[in-house]
Amino acid sequence: MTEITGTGDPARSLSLLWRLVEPAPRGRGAAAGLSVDRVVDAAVALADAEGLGAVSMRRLATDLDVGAMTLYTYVPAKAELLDLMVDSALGEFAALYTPGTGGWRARLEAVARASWALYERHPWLLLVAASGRPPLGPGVLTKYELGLQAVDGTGLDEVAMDAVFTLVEGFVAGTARGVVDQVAAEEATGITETEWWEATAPILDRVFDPERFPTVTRVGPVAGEAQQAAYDPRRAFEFGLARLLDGIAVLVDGAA
Amino acid sequence: MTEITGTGDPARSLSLLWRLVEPAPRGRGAAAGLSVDRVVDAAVALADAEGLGAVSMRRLATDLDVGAMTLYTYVPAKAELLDLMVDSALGEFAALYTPGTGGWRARLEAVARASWALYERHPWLLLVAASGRPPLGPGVLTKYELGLQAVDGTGLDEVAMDAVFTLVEGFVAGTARGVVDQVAAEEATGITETEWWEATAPILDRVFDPERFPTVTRVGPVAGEAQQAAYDPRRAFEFGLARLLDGIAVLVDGAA
DNA sequence: AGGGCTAGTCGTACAGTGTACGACAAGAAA
DNA sequence: TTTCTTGTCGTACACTGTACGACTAGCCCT
Repeated sequence: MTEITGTGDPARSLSLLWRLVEPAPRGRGAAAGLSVDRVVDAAVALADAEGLGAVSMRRLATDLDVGAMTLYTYVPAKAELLDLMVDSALGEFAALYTPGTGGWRARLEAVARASWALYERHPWLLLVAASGRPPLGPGVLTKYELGLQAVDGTGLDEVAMDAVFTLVEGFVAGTARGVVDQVAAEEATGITETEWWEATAPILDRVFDPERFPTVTRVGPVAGEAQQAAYDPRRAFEFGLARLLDGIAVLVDGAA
Repeated sequence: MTEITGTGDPARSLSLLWRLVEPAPRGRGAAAGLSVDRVVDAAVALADAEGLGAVSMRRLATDLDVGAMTLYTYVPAKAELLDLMVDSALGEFAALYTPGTGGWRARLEAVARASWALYERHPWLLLVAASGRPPLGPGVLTKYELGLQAVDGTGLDEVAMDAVFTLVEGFVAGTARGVVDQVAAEEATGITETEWWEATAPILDRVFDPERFPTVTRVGPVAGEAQQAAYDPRRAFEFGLARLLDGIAVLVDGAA
């Protein structure tokens, strides 16, 4: 499942993200201790523990000992809640990233690995469609800032700096998504990736025509055997990151 | 929204994908003309026209003038239907791809552009989580075959050939996903990307601390201005593809 | 021709979703 | 004490995938 964010009035969303209003609540009933932060923290904890699918308004309200509709006092809709969750989780990036003392390449690699670690901690981040209109809160901007710093001083202009960071970030997200999908598939079916591949490969062998797919016939089994699956995201991450950095090096240094 | 595929018994899925059984129906009632192909074609048409969100079993059944439960005669569950849709749509790849007469780089670029075109025709493909356990039907294998042929004869071993194709494919999918998310956001909010950016940028300007985000302060506005949005997927595609091919060239040719 | 069986059709029901609406009550202000 | 504001939350609506079981149309066999 993927959920949409970026609905709703931009001004409203931004003031929520930066906690501009936080109305210092006055008259209210039982659920005295509630606040935007408490709601968001509970939502993040729930998503971490049981996946994004478990984050329904009713369930979240139950976790907070509150009626479902009470949440709407603190958050205009679920889409905005997701924005807040994303920004909150991305705020952890700074703690996972240590730039080190190397050049831009070492820094950019560290950015990619920190991102990867972030997605391992909060896999549900990859199921929220944040591409188009990211929630421009403190967490998102912190990550963006550190990513840009990694490619600063390389002689690239501003537009290229942004493009390089976006490229690396997109690569990491896409590859990490592979892990999420595999875990989801394992949980949904009760069959591990290796078991699935072992069940699939022999049937597939008999079903398809080697003359129609000669290159697949040659390459597929070797690759499948090497990763014991149709796809190994961790391998793909290491391989892709090296290629990507080589390609960026051509742009930055004029050669690899 | 993202839907899960790869549920269900692999053997059953494969025989559906390759249409191994197609039981030559005997005794039945009103909906005589139905078949797996007709169901899948209708589902693809519906997803093309109104998005993956419109593809519910009830709606699809209505389009086919049939009761909702009738679909389960032809397809074990919605997950398998999605597998069939994906494989069917990916089968169009061959028609979009012309390898040309250049070297591996030109071929690989053509693969990437054909993939991009495929995702433009069937954006819902990007909302189906196919990463982990792809539906290994004729469509998927056709695309895989052509992709591998593009990097054949480069001296790369089988595992590397697979890794290169996967890397390019993942890049295209990730970037195309940006387009899908933007279109979805526009439809959900009624606000275009440019309008959203114009509403967001000035508020953001006032809300955040330039000393805390110095690099963002310098880069963000320039990049934002250049693309009239927080993110321009088409630009990202051209930029990223060039970097990626440069990086692969380092592996293949030993230099760019 | 008649009986039995198989296999395709599909109405109903269930547990779940986000959230609009309106009733209620608790505290602050008059 | 009365009035007003503001947070709480029960109910309802339209929607999802699909399990279950009733119904029936057509084929095969006698």
